[in-house]
Amino acid sequence: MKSDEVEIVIIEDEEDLLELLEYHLQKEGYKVAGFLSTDTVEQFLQEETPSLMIVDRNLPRVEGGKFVASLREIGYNIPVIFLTAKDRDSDIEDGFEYGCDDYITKPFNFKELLLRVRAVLKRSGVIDRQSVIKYKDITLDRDALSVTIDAKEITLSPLELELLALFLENPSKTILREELHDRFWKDKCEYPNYNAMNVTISRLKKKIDPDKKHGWIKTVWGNGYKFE
Amino acid sequence: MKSDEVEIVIIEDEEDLLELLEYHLQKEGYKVAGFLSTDTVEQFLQEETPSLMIVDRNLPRVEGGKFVASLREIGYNIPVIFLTAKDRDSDIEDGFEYGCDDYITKPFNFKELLLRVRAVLKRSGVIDRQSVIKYKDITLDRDALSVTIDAKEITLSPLELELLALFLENPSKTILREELHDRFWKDKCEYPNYNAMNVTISRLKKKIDPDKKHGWIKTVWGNGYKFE
DNA sequence: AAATTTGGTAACATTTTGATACCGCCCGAG
DNA sequence: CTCGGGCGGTATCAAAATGTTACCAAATTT
Repeated sequence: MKSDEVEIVIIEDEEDLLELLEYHLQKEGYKVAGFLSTDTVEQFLQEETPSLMIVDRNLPRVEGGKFVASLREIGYNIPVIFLTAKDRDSDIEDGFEYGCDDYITKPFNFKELLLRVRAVLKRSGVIDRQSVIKYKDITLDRDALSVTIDAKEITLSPLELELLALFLENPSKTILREELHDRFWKDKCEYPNYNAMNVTISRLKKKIDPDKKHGWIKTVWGNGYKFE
Repeated sequence: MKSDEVEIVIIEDEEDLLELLEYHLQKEGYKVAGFLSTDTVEQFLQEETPSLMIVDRNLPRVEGGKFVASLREIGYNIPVIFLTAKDRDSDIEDGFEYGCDDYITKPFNFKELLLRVRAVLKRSGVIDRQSVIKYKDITLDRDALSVTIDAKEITLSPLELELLALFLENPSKTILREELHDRFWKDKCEYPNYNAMNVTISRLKKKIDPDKKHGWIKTVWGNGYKFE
């Protein structure tokens, strides 16, 4: 399942935060339904079957945890991530009691939230990020860390694998060297140094196409690389 | 929306960097309003409604993140890209908290910044620039960085590609030699020298129309070139 | 400790770009 | 009309920029 088919419900009474959450999750490619209160959520759930709910524990009238508990009672076992206020750590214990799958304390950053969203989705069997990518004769399996080309299995290192995955996900789009560097090397180096990238790309090219007969990874001179 | 109607606000206290940012964004055709501090920005926002703000996180008095947060509070949901210092990685997380749309760590290169600017504008629904430009049998794809003529893909150098893009965006408009020079060669040479241009145009002509049967690029004698 | 992965160095290859030089065409002066 | 000077076109070469890869070392994993 692609992530743009994954629907997430958010229930959060602070309008700004709700919007922010919607925005960031949408940016990641999720379909999002936001609610300011629990009022119309049940109705919504009769029509749609989202993959995850993000619920503020501390909602104005109906308390978030109780709302989820009531859903569980009528048979809804949708995964839930609770948002809780920092100071009330009793929330956390309660939260798990009510059957949440994860919780995150405010204030939180979105990177962390996204990580948890991904983790919960994975746990609940919704494959959020395609773990198997196919393109022509290439099959890449992120979980098994294996790549099959022309029915032959080849071994890639983790870095090479992620690199290839990026290419497979963006066929015939030129990926700029800057972009690649940002994605894989930026946190490691003070100043951009494209050497590591050159070397890694070179190795990847050699591994997936040793005889250069396919020419999968094309160099876009002065710009980057393109897979096709 | 064409990019010359897209306005971008920059808040950056280092004057040199501000100028550089202004320069590069203007060169790309954006309308730019630069500020050295947040002081008069709010006032400005009452008169204009820019499409994007680029804000240094680390401003002297009012901290960039807080400034954006305060804007958000009074209902401004303008997209923001933060500039952050490399070593303060906590910035990044906080940045997302304040509701930024993207961040870029210094030092960055302008290609990268432009990429992000374009991405954010696209995400926020401001269509900045068509990614595929077509004119008769010529198709230029800015994502793939490829040019197809009569269903055949041809390879252009970066300079040639930009040049062709300019022509395709302004069909039947005469582009003065001075204008061309300004756009592509100004930063490289002390004094105008149209030789490089002649050579490059010549090469481009040859690449896109080796048999001279189309005559796409016409010379407007004594003035410049026209594409049709 | 051994094996694997990743990065640095440097030599090499390729591609782009600009300078020079020369050719040829437009256009106006005569 | 035509001739010549200026402007633009382009082949060729040289320089600069960019990309590749072998080899070794450091870092990481097992």
